[in-house]
Amino acid sequence: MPELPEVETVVRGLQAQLPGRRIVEVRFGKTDFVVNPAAIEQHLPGRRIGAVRRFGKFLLVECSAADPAGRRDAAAGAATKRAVGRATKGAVEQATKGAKENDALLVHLGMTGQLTIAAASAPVAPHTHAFFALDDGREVRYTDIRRFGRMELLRNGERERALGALGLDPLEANEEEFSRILGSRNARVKALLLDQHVLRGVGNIYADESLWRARVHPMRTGDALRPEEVRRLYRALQATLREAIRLRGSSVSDYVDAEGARGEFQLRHCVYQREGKKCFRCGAKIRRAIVAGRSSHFCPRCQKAPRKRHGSSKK
DNA sequence: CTTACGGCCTGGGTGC
DNA sequence: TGCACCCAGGCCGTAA
Repeated sequence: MPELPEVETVVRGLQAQLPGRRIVEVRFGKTDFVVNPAAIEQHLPGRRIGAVRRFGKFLLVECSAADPAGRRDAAAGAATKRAVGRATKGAVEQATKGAKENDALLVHLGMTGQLTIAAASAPVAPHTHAFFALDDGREVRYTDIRRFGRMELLRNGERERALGALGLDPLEANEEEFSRILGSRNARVKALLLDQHVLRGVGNIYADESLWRARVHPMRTGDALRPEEVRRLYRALQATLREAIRLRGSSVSDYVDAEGARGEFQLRHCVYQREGKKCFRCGAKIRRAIVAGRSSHFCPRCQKAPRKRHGSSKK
C-alpha cells in the first residue's frame, strides 16, 4: 500500500531519472482511473519533464510549458537543473504566490498502483494501463491491478482545488501544530491519523506502527491524549516515517519503487499484520480490531484502551 | 460544524 | 475445476 514513505521512494526514483526528458507519446489501456485521458493525450506529448514531487500520498510530475517541437532545448535543460534541487516542497504554496503553475500530472497510487521506468522494449506487466514514452527509448509505465489509483492532468490554477484541502505534512509539521490539530478533536486518534485533511500521507500501516511505538491505543480520542502522549505520538510518527523512507518503504503486497524493487520496511513492522504474534516490547499477543472502519493492529498490554467513549454529539 | 458508518470501486487469495 | 466470499484504502453520501 503506497503511503508517504512508499510515494517518497517512488518520487526520489523518478526525480533521479526524469527531469529533462521529453515525453514523446502517451498511450492508455483502461482509463476508468484517469480524470480526462484525452487532455493528457493532447497536452503531454512534446513536453519536457521538470521536477517530480510528493504531496501527501500524491505524486506530481511537473511539465514544461508547451514547447514547439524540439526547440529551446538548452533553456529547458537549464530550467530543469534549477528545479531539481527543490523537489518536495510547496506544490500548493507556490501556486498561491500568483506565479503561473506548470502543468503537472497528478498521480495517486491507490492500493496497488506502480510507477516504473522501463525500456520501451521491456516486457509489459499485466494490468499496465498507461505508458509515457520518453525521448531516450524508455517509458514511464503505470501498473495498477485494482485501479483504485487516480491520474489527472492539473493545468494552471488547478492545484489548489486538487490539493488545497489536504492537511499537514507529518514530516514538516512541528510539535505545536501537531498537538493543536490532534488535541482539539474528539475523533479516535486512529481516524485522525488516517484523515488526509488532518495529516497528509499517513495510511494504515504507519498509523498502526506509530501508535504502537508511542504506546497509544488507536481508540483513544485526540482530545483525551495527555500532552506527553501527543508528544510521543509526534515523535513516533516522524521516526517511523523516516526509518521507512530509509528502507525504501513497505512491500506488503504489490508495492515496488520506480526501478521495480521492493522495499524492506515490512521486515521491521511491529504490529501491522502480526495478529496473534508476540509484542516485541512486552510479549503479549498482538490483536486486531476494526477502528475507524479499518483493521487496526495493536498490543493490548502496551497500548491501554480508553475506558469509555465520550459521546461525540451528546453530552 | 463534527463524527460514525456503510457502500462502492476491483481482483487476488482462500476455502469449500 | 469452479465459485462464492472476504478483504484491501480512499472517498463520498447519509445520518445523528
